[in-house]
Amino acid sequence: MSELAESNNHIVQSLDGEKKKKKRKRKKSKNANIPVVEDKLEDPEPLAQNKKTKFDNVNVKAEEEFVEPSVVTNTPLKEDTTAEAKLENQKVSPKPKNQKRPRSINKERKDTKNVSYFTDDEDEDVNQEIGPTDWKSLQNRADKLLEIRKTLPVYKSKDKHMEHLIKNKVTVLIGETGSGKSTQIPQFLIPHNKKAIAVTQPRRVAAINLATRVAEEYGSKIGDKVGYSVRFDNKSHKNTKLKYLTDGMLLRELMMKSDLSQYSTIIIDEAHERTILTDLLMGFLKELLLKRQEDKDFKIIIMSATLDAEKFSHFFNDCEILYVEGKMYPVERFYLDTKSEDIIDTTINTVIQINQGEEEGDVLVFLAGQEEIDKACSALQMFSPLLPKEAPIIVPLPLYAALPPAQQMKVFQPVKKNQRKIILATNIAETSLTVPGVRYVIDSGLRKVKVWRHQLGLSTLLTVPISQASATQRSGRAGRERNGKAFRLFTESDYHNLPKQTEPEIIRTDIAHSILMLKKLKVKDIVNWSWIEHPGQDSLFSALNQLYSLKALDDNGDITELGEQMAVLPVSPHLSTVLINAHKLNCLGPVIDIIACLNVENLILNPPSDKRDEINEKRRQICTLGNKYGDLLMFKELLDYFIAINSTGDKKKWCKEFYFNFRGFKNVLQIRDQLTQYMKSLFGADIENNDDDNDYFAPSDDEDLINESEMKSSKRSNNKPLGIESILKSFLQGFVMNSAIGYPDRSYRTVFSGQLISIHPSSLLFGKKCEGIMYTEFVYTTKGYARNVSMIDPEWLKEIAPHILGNREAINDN
DNA sequence: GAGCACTGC
Repeated sequence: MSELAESNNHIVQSLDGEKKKKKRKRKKSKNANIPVVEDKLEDPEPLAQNKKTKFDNVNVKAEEEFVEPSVVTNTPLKEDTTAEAKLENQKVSPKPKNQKRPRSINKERKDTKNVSYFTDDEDEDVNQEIGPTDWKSLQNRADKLLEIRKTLPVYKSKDKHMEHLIKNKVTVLIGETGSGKSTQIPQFLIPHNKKAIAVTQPRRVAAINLATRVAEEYGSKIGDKVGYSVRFDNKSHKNTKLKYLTDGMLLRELMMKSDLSQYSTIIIDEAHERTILTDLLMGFLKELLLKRQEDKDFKIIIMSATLDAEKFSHFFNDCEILYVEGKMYPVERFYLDTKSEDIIDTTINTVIQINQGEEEGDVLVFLAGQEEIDKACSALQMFSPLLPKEAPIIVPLPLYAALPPAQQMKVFQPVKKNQRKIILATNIAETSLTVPGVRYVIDSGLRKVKVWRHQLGLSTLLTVPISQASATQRSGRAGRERNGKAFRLFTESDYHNLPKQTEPEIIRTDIAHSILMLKKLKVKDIVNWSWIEHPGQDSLFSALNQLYSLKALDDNGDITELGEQMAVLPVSPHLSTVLINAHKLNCLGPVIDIIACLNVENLILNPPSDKRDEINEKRRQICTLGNKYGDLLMFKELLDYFIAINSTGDKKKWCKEFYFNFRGFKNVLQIRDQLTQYMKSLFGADIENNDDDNDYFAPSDDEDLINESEMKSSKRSNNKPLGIESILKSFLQGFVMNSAIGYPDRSYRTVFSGQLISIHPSSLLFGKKCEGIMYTEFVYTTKGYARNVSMIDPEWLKEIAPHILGNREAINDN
């Protein structure tokens, strides 16, 4: 994301915050809570001070992280190890000896974790359109902005760059953070393009913010000459000259109109992030170059922030590379002299040292996951009152995606003058969110990553070291507003042993969906396609196999009619199989509901530990079907409840009571509508609106699974009973490979590999004995856990999967 | 009797 985009991001966000504040004021601020741990403080036993921080014994090296803005180079950022600096040996005081970390910390963490969920009002759709709308004031505003634009590095080299860009069909443009490349270059290009310009972004917010900013600069109303297009939100029309869109959106346009002839220039921004969709787009663009060879106006620009330019250039037939300098303040880097034994202790010590030894400025800490963040957060809260009075008061703030938006917003709100924000974040703060005011970065050097094991057909969640590029990016977060410092919680030699670049996503994820897209786009030879990064034979064959068993591909590996339909649907191939089968089995309505829920992350939140049993029990009570048939039916029941509640206020209250995510449910409704539309377009007029009285609730032929009282309970919002068996069978069509047979000792073994698995404790079926189960997700952490589990009748497998099920013994075995 | 990083259509 470019500097401007991000600063605009702040503007929008803080405006958003202002609106919220006002709204809250109007409501007489019913929520004056700040999650603090109070009780246990008389007997503090401050932790972390027992161990010496590795910085204590100094010998810490500092280096200049960033090249001076005036230096433009095509070699990797130089590491100037000559500039050695000593980190002042800050004494932490009071410093009791031999004190162990109190055992209560873990408990405390749980208790404070969700304290302020739902306390802030979650606004209804906030209209982000800001500023004037009449032509004259638009123009005035644009004129003012022009003065600022002229100070951007990229503006100064405008003519030189434009000459290259116009002359060449493909250009790789490297721009450091703050160069303004994402906002300026597309604008410069407008007069030189007969048709529209597309600029892709990996993230929705980035696309929206960039478009909003550029529209202002251009003196256009958003959605007119400058617009954007992201899922559920399109502010563009056929005369839009410059369109920012997510890379997923452009791929979708590619699938609908395969030569993208509506655009004369296509810009791929943030290419260095190497998301799976960006990589696919680059592959297609390379093919498009051949297809549109005669089209003199057609141009491609690849924009990237780091210096992996050669790879992109080489991929596009050694095209020219342009460099734009950035606007970045220097950041001093510090390393440990010995490895950290306990990353949380080291983190806390470092925070304290910064707090007592460094000038004002907030601290951003990068940790691997929620667990570490919550631990560190409550530890900091716990002895923050014990710190010397002269030092600023620390305000620890967690930041991760699973946190409700209201709580995430807290990192953007200013604190009092004598306070210092300590933001403890996951990777979300590396690219997705920019926190203003950060001057110090503490980097654990770790991140969590989901890795797909195609040999095993399952994913694992691992904590792994970051790359050098990632470390640079994290450190850079300290130098956005003025000089900063980055404290790396690893040694300098560790740093040099890190991989240079983060592994592209396509290497480590399940690519079945991508392969289906390629097939839909008529790619014959998948193995020799124009991959910028080849995912590897094994991964390809695993994906082809999956698609074959879902009947999306035929014996020749060609896409089937079913496959064509699946490719259009905006869900995984497994789930599109389910959708299409649900249509056949006449239970599409409830299946769409369930799939919409499955596609929203963090719909069901974890209650704090002291309320866990109580909340779980309450949830069980309202999910009678879920209790019996499993988590898929639970989603249907919950959504019915949510819809049936009349007022928004009551919906929110209900969500709060059960620890559900209100915004999540709203998102579910959007996805539900979209899926209904797609199914309508695929299968014609017989698909009715998903909203109310529809026909999908007709019972299937054999409903022996369901007794009368359940029939009654499932009628809640409809006149006809749910076809539970049909629903479950539809899902089984997509997830046959994820089925397991129950054994008398309550263990489960998968039908196809015989592997021992467990039902995740978050499932309603946890601890229950079922003859057979299926699940939509499997993650290996401490052991193999199935999530989103539903019961099945093992007999169904014979009916549904004879083509995969070689022998029946596997089933009859138990 | 556990605990999942981040995106996207």
